[in-house]
Amino acid sequence: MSAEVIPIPRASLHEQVAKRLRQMLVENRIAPGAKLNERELSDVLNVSRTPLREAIKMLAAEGLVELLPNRGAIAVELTEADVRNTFEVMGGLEAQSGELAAQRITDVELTEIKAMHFEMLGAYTRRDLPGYYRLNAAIHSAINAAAKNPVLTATYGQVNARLQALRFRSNQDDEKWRDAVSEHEQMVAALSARDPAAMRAVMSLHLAHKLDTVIRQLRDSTSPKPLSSKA
Amino acid sequence: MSAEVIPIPRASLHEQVAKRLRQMLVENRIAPGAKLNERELSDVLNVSRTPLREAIKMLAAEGLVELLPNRGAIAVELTEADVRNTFEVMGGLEAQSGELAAQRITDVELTEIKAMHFEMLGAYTRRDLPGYYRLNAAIHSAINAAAKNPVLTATYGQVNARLQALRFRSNQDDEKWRDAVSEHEQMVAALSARDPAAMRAVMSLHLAHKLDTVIRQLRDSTSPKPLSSKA
DNA sequence: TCGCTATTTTTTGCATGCAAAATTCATTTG
DNA sequence: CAAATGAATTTTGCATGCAAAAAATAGCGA
Repeated sequence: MSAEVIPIPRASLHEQVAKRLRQMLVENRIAPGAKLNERELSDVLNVSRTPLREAIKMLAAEGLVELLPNRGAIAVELTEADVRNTFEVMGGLEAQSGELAAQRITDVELTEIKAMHFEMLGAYTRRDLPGYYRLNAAIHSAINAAAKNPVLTATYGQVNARLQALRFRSNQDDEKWRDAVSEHEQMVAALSARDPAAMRAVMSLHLAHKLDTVIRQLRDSTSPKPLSSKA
Repeated sequence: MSAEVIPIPRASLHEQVAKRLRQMLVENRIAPGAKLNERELSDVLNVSRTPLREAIKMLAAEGLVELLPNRGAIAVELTEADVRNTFEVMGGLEAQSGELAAQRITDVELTEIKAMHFEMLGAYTRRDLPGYYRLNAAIHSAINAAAKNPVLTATYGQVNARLQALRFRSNQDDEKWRDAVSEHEQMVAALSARDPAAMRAVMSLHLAHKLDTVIRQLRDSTSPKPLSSKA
């Protein structure tokens, strides 16, 4: 009788490292354009360079870091064009998610989305931005799940990860915010009506508006910055 | 004067290895479900295990291989559901490509696609399957390029790679083939008319039909196989 | 002082070595 | 003879070591 607790052989080092690095990149703890120094990172993460390098290669394939031959890796830095292109793809994926979700959503899933929607209205009402973002993300994720397509979910997640880094420093314009909430109302309506075309339309519009917001924030935050270029 | 030819410092080993492995997987030289033995592969590719492992991690992030904790990697094996889900996503991406291409295609690009289309008609007429596939892929690729969105192109390529392994062993049903050619005619028409909605519709339909074909082939080829299970 | 080159230092990329896990194989037992 | 147990082999995962490339620094000359 071996009473030894064999404690679930937890994920390999390179998986853990990839996870942590992903988090650091998404939370901007590693700034866009910053170099990923292998010795430094392996020091911080308490692993040797081997699993670290394997993790970096995975993040490169995911598009979160860029590999420079013989010069290591840097955190991806999105140009405005990159952001537009990425949002364009995200818009297509979200539109498809919505379209499929309207066809495949169960009553239970719909109920949960409605509940989260009301909670989000609460966060909006008291202008609780972090709470709003959290619920917003949860709702989009739930819609995606309702589409019942793991490949779509994975693709969505991978493209979305690159945008995550942008959203952290966002302060919402109040009119835009009102519009976004209104679009969410329309999503719930379209899902309830099981109307794929309406759902596609509102998701597409929603993402287009989100792009506007992000681009504006991007310009506001990077315009004051040129002083670092030559001054 | 150093006459030494410094021959373009070619891609790092792990890049080369990733490229070759990708090729081997897509061409089914590594069978779906087969184990990727590190020692064996590093022997074949003449590299040490380190860059090989890095390449494998990249392919895992791309979804071409699956990592089994402490048990290495295997070539992904797509179930019929996987194929359906992947085609569903591909359909969405192709539809979006087509929609955008109809808005953004230049006259030069359109001319080239028309030319390739005629060549493809030639291959179809003499029932030259390999030539047909090559031109078909080139046309789809050109449509994608005409959408002018590198992120879309990259995403498309990554999802498509997983399907490539399926198409090699395909023999086309003649009626399906005729329909596919007809759909290609409609694509050229929609692109010429710069009609995004029509383009989206035909691309979506085209992919749905391609799924039918692939699923049928999949069933035909895997049904006779169960004899390997118990016999 | 500024710019250029040479040298040192750092960093990346790859190979190798070693321990742990998994697999295979032989042996034993019912 | 089949199933099960245990030892030997293989294979994976990670750390370390070393050479080449890149970056940083120092030295030199204009």
